[in-house]
Amino acid sequence: MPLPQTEMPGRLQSYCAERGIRMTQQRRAILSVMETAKKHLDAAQLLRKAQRLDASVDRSTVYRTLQMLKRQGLVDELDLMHIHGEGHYYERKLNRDHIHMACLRCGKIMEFVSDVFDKLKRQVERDCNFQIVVSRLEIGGYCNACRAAK
Amino acid sequence: MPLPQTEMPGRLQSYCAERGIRMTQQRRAILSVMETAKKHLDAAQLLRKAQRLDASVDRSTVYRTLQMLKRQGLVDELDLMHIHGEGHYYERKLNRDHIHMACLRCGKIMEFVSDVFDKLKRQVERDCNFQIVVSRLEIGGYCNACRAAK
DNA sequence: TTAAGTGCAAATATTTTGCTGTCAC
DNA sequence: GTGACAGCAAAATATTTGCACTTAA
Repeated sequence: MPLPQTEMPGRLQSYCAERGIRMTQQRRAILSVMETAKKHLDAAQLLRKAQRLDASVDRSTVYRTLQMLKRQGLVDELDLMHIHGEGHYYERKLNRDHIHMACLRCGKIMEFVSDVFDKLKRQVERDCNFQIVVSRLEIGGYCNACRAAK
Repeated sequence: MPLPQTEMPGRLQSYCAERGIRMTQQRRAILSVMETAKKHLDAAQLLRKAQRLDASVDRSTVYRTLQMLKRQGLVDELDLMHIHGEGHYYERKLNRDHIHMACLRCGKIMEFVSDVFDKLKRQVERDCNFQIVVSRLEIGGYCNACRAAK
């Protein structure tokens, strides 16, 4: 039986509990949406989905919760090359960093894990005497299908 | 006598001329600021500096010119890990892509060129069948001085 | 009990757009 | 001359904040 590829739902809440972060009904709704999201969500989508679980959730609570999660290093903030406007997208941080590729034609988002990326980060830490906390590699271009269709 | 490390001022205007892009007094002011900028500028700073060269330059012209330069692949848009708010920073694209590192404590921005980065991009193109147009690697963390001071 | 969190409304910040007039080619 | 570009003002978008009330621990 294969291991699950992502962590089990509920882990974000466990992390918060471990770190002594107060848990409210609203935060539970927001974290639950983040846990189960199948794609990258922006703040407005996150708000809408969280309100389905708890209608009282307010826009500012979403932003405040996102700030908390970023500070805790539990979520990453992405631009996805601004393919759809100027907003940001959020995803829970998993064990291994990955690269995001956005197709400039069809808008598809792809992810890629690479040892070379890990190696590059180690090189930066060593050669620049820089302690990495968070990193983001985003690439815009054309996916296989769109490249052929052009 | 060492070669200059960046291209000579005026090159952005030459590129535009080569590509048949209409040159106005306002665009000349904006391009000139970008050419000679010593650090990464956001749209507001770019506007202020351009207005010193041509007081008539309007905010919307700055944004419209930036869009044109991005489309032409002549400038890159950066977040610098949102160290100072949600805006974007712009820099003219030089021959070789580089990584941006932002110190989360002192706000210093550092740049780094790496063969490993080039190799990673080639790997993405090959392994993902993805044709890269633009890429952006930004890293947040602690610079050498701030790491010691913490 | 009480510090932290929340909703609400308003403010702020950033970027875009419609329109009319101007200018580069 | 004319189509691309400009300024201006207003709208659209995205995020933050002040304040009084609520709630988790």
